[in-house]
Parts: sequence; C-alpha cells; structure tokens
Amino acid sequence: MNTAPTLQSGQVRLHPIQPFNFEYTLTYFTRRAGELVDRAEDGVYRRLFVLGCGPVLAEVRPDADGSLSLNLRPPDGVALSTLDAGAAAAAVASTVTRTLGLADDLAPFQSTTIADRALAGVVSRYSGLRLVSTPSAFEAFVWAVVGQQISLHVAFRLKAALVQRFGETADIHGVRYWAFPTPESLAVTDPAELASLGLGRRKAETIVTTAIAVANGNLDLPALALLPLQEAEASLVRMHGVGPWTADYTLLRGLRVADACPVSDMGLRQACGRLYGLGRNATVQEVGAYAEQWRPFRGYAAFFLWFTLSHARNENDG
DNA sequence: ATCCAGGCTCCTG
DNA sequence: CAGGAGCATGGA
Repeated sequence: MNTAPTLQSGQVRLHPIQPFNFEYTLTYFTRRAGELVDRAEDGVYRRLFVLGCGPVLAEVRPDADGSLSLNLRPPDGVALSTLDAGAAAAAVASTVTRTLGLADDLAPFQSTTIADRALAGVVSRYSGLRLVSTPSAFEAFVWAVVGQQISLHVAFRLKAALVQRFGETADIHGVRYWAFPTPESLAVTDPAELASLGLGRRKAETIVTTAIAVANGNLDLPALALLPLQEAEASLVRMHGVGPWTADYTLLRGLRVADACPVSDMGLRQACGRLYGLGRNATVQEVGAYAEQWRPFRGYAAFFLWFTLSHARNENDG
C-alpha cells in the first residue's frame, strides 16, 4: 500500500497502511468532552494548525475505499493563494500522517505480542488502532506536566483553560478553533499567571522554564528521539519537575518512541490489573515485569491498553 | 468528610 | 535506599 499522499483539486488523500480503523482514532479524541484542540465531531477529525501563511483548519474524514480525505480551510474572510494552499496541504498532510500513525506498520509489534497472549488478544481485538501523537513534543510535554497526579477530568479542564488563555484562535464557518499554545507564547508568560489557572506553582515553573528553553533553542526535544531510550529518559528527568512518568509519556506521545513506556502510570496499572485478572490495580513493579515481554514496543502496548480503558467507558456510556 | 486521581520533589530514619 | 508529606483541584 502506497502511503504517499496524493494531491487533487485542493484536497489531499491519505492512504493509511491497512488495517486502519479511523473510528478508533476518533474515539481516542472524544474520550473526554470539552476538548478544544483535537476535535472529533460528526465522524470528522479537525485541528487548527498555525503555518507560515497563518492559521488553517485541517479536516480529516474517511473515504469509502479505506483512505482518508484531508481538506484545509482558511479562517472566515481569508483566502489562501493557490501557492500557499499547496505548501500548506503538503505540510499538514505530513504532520497528520505522522500524528495519526498512518504510516505505522504494526506487523513487527504484532509479532512481539506472541510472547504475551493477553496483550495479543487486545491488539487483535483493536486491530486498526494506531498510536496517536501530538504534532510537537512540546505539546505532549506540557500535557504530561499538567496531568501529573491529578485526575484526567481535572487535567482536561486545566488544558482547556491553558489553551483558551494562550492558544491562537481562528473562526471557520462561524465556529471557533484553538491551536495548542506555542513554546514562544508560554516562554513570555509569568509562571504565576499560569499557576492561577489552577496548575500550581511547581507545574507552572516547569512549563515556563521548558518553554523558554525550547523557544530559545537550548532544548531540542525532537533530537531526543534519536538518542538511545535510556539517554533520552535521563536527559528529560534531569529537568526540574520531570520524573520518569513525564519523560516516557513525552517520548511516547510527543515523539512516537514506541518503546518508551510510563510503567508507573495509574491507567496502565489499572489496565494491567484487568488484563491479567489480578482483581486490583497492578503494582508498578508488576507493570514493569509484564512490559519486559513487550519490548521493543512497550509504549505502543501501553497505548493499546489505555485505549481499552477509554473504549470500554465509551461503550458503557452508549 | 476523607480519599484519590494517567507524579515529583524534598525530607526523614 | 525506603517511606512519607506536601502540592493542587474536583469527583466519588
């Protein structure tokens, strides 16, 4: 299957490696209401990108033949020149292909699950699910710091406040969309103002400090993906306010490092408790031991297990 | 009301 | 090195 996007009449067609289930991707984005950045409504995924030519809304919808259609929409009252539209389409197509994992070949992952029948069952049950990542590692990092320790419900609420306060907006067809705040915007923010959203002083300091380092070029997060996993983890954990959970979460969800796995994660402990019939949450040590079987896809496995939690909840919610 | 959420730092024994 | 308190907020 050819994964190169094809451009025709202002619309880009994306060709995921099969099997691919777009419904799962949408389900992941709708696991909490009130999401402002990654929008999944009416079977369409939408996200606002801020490009050199300005903000552009990306719309991704399924085609009948298993491919996806990507359409770009400028803000109301703005017209994209043909030149801009072509460049924008190419850039967004590349980003979306990456963040939705459309070019991921899961065969090697599936092969490793032979060692773990329980995990193999999950991967088979959710065939077509792909790791969803953020366009920038910085976004995953901020989301991780925001979500440290507090419940997901509270974390999503804080993220919405953060996005509304610091994210760029655009109105398209009368609907307002938000982009995730850039390192540049958070770099010039007073940590006290961030904290006042409800984050707490420590988290606000960590986010602003990191935003400054990224914005001025002292911290190259994407470069971490090129390092051996342990070195990447170590360099992140060196930062104040960043522990193993945040480091691995950032590497997995921000940089698609498939073996980066936050083994202390509460959701993962819960999912493992269910998967292996423990009758309780797995301990951190137990998750770590199970995860040994998942190498070198410990993180990808974690994503599937997280999905079992949200998908089960959505099924129950109807 | 008390405990706990997709942790981390700092302090104690 | 293990264990525990504090941080912050809101739901159960």
